[in-house]
Amino acid sequence: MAGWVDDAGFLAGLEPQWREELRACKPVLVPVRTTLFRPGDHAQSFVVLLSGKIGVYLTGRNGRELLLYSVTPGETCVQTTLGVLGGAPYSGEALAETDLVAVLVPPALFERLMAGSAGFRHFVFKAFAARLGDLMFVLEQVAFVKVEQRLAHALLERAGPDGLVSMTHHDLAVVIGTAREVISRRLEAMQSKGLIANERGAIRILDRPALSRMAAQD
Amino acid sequence: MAGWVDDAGFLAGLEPQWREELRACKPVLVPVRTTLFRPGDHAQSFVVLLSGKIGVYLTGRNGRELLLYSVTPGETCVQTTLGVLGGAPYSGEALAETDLVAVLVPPALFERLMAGSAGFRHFVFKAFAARLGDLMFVLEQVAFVKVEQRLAHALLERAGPDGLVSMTHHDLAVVIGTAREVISRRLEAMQSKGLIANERGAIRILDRPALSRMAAQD
DNA sequence: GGCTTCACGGTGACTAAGTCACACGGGATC
DNA sequence: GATCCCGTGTGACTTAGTCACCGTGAAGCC
Repeated sequence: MAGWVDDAGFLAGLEPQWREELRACKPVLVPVRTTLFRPGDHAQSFVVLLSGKIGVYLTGRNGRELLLYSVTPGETCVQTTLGVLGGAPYSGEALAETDLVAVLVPPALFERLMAGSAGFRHFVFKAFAARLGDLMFVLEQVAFVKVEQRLAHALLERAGPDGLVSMTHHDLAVVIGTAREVISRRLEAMQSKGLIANERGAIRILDRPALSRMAAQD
Repeated sequence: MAGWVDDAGFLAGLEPQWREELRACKPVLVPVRTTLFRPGDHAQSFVVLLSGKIGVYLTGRNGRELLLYSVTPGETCVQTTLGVLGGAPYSGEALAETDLVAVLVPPALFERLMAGSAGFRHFVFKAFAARLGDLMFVLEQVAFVKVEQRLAHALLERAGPDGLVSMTHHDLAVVIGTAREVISRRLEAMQSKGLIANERGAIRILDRPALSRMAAQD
């Protein structure tokens, strides 16, 4: 009598007896654009995302925002985990980018899983490792890499097969951690070089190879 | 028959039987200025620092460096831990700022501790939480805060009771994540305002309150 | 249809930060 | 005393971020 389906396969590494117990946890539905956590919030449960996408952002006092990482199905939101365990407050802001389905693991079960399941421990640690890696990457980009390169990278990463990137300049500015005007000017420069075409609310990539070169520049 | 003394008190939260087992691990001595890990290195042991100080840095391709965090006695180097567990490679660079004494916990014992000791698990998670917090802080500073404020903050943080900060401009640049010239110019500006006095290899703080105001600026 | 409203984006002018090249001087070393 | 190197100062230039303001297209409202 499974409570939910593990499409993302995060139960795979778990011992059978624990698998059953986890399946008994009720999944939760969250509508798009819900703010899941704000800075200073204190999480009560360990969360595993089953479907949808969560964006975690950092906001500066000047109002500028920066995307720290995204949580995708089969992953957990580390900061929540830290809240459950260490009592550290939440410093980022989590936003439901789509409708979500998630499993909430209550602290008591979480403790028992950590104590009893090597598979679960590895899952949790891999999640930590991945997030720490994400943060290091963002930090390196923000601290050392030029806007033009980051922008080229971001565009390529988010382009559909037709080369369309459905994001506003403001969206891109948040992903990269800069100001909207800077993005506008960079995109205009790229357009005048024939690399992309600007449309309202979207950018179309015309010359992938050239953009890749720009992104990889040493 | 204790193998070493737990000055930093990190054994405090551990169950007695595990305490003994940990004490049996041989401490290791590392001389100052040793590079402990480079990007891509793969750690074999879980490390707990008993005395000394480790600095963990990120290096950009342009050669600029950025201090991510420091490891002090009683703490562990998270990235090492991740290496032991998740197999994630090391992306920062760790340098012994002083002579070190550290305990190396072999993977097998680490696994047994994680499985058997709630106290140990909490120690590990608190370490993770602290590091993640450190990284978030640095990220926020680098992404959103002006150099002048960061510099004022860094100076206050590192000043002795006499107001002396024994660091070169280059050192400060690494701490803040900017270029040496930028630091030189900022310090000169601060000096001309009477906030500090520049000396060779050091800065003397003359007006703490004013510097605090500068650091706190909204 | 005509009107309002608002998100999206363009622009100029200015400040802050980063880069590059090079110059100066004090200590240490030989 | 000559040399070397580290720490620092400086000018000129590029890139990025900020502020204020404008135009325009799209959605909604009357």
